Amino acid sequence: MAQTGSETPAEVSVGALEAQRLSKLEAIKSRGIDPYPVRFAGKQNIADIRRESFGENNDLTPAEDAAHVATAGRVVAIRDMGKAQFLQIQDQSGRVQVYAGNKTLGEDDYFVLRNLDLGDIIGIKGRPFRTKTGEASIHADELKILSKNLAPLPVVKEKDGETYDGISDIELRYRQRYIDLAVNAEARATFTLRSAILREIRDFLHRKGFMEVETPMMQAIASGAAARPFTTHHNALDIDLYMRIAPELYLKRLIVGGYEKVFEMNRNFRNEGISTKHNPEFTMIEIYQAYADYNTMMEITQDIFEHLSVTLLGSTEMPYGQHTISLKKPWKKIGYLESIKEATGLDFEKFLGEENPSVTEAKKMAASAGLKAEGLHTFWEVVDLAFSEKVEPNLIQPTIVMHYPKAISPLAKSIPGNEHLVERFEPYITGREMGNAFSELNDPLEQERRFNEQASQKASGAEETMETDDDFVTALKVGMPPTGGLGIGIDRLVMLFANKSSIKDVILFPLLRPNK
RNA sequence: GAGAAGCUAGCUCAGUCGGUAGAGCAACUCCCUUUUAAGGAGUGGGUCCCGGGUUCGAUUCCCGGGCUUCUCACCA
Repeated sequence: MAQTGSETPAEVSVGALEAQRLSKLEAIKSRGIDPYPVRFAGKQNIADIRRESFGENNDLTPAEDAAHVATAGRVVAIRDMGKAQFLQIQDQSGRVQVYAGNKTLGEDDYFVLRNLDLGDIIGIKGRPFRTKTGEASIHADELKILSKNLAPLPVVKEKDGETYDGISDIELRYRQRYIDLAVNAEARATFTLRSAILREIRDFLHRKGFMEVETPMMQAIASGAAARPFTTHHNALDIDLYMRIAPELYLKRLIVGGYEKVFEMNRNFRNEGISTKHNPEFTMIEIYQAYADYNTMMEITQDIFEHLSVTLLGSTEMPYGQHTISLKKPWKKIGYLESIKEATGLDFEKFLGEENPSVTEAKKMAASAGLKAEGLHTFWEVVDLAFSEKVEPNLIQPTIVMHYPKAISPLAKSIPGNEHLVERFEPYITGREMGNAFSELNDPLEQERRFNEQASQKASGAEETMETDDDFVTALKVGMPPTGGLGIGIDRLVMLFANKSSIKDVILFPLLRPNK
């Protein structure tokens, strides 16, 4: 590392606690012990030791001459009894108590014990045994410092499942997730679950013969969705690029190329507001299957949710906030306009035949239902307002909302014999949109017309429309088989399974404004 | 972008009707070799988010700023 010009006055800003630990660090060093050794050999998982030495149900007592074990982890509790101490150490698999004193430790190891702090990472070897009070423990005859803790961690004490102190500062949990993870078992469980969800989804699709692919995240045209993109710049080519808002148009190019079952699960980027449901970068899965349609995608959607709940939670019923969600299929299905009519009495269906349905008329209707639509520019924005205000929040149990107006679905195929509605659906759970799917439009000339319509909607004031991608139209001219496509927001899915109300609780490092 | 709330010891929080502040845990010293929210005795620890203003005096009141959270707006 290069030195930065001025000498950083590290000592000046070091707090008292850190200074104390630095002096312990010095003491360890000056005794010739490396506080950051290169390795610790033979570490066993704490959970494995517990299972092997103390039994599946913690009902075995190791023999006096039981084989010694070795493990390592962070010191999360110290109970000092004088010349011996009880420690609790934690690794990824769990916690175990360690009993260590001068009778069994060598002089150097005992010195380390005397200079131990909460948060230090140690490696131990010793004999598994049970204490008088029955606690599964390891009687250490070796204790090595593996990493000295200089920035003290919050202390979490627990009894009978109740937690004392700990850390609850939300900002600190997001900014310094490593502390959150080190200290809060709940946080570790959430992200372990997230990882398991990703694995199970991939596994599920691979078993069904899907192929995972990667398409560009930097794109010259940000299309496939209606959203504001981030811009970036490539120096050598001297061109501006967009971070993708969706992989959709590239995945369909692969169907054109002849792959029949593909999916991509990765990040999208949208330059929009941040909320409990929105993070600027978020994870989405998009799935495409040739010779299939939106009905196929409905099955896949329900199967994925059911598979995840059965595999990971052992049940199709799950708690979410005040609710109990049942993911068992078949889910309820309802038409988009029908759902609005049901909830508000407003019938927008009769406008479907009109070339240019009147915004003014729509606003009048919206106002009669108590909706504030003043700022909106197009007819369909008003309709969507009615849906998101009056219908969406009440879709707690899994619901498939289907048959959207063509005007707001530029990539979806029309229902045969219906000029105005498309074969599209969105699954809703807990009042949140979880995905979006349709029978993919594969008529290149029709696609071109739809792109043009989007452009003219933009000209007439719509905030968000889809960009035209001419090469994608060319791809469709080469010929794409009838295809079903599906997108699912992974972060929101994880929120459901982890019972979290903020998207930041399921993203390891959510975007925050930099401090200072 | 707007409104509301919050920001005090390493952590969780109290408090000061304006007189530079406290608890528990953590830390430090000492006692204790089967404890477990270990226990006992003692000690230290603060830019009260930042900057101005009013005032003899501001952590407290006023103004401005920062960051976070919630709601709204934006947004599939």
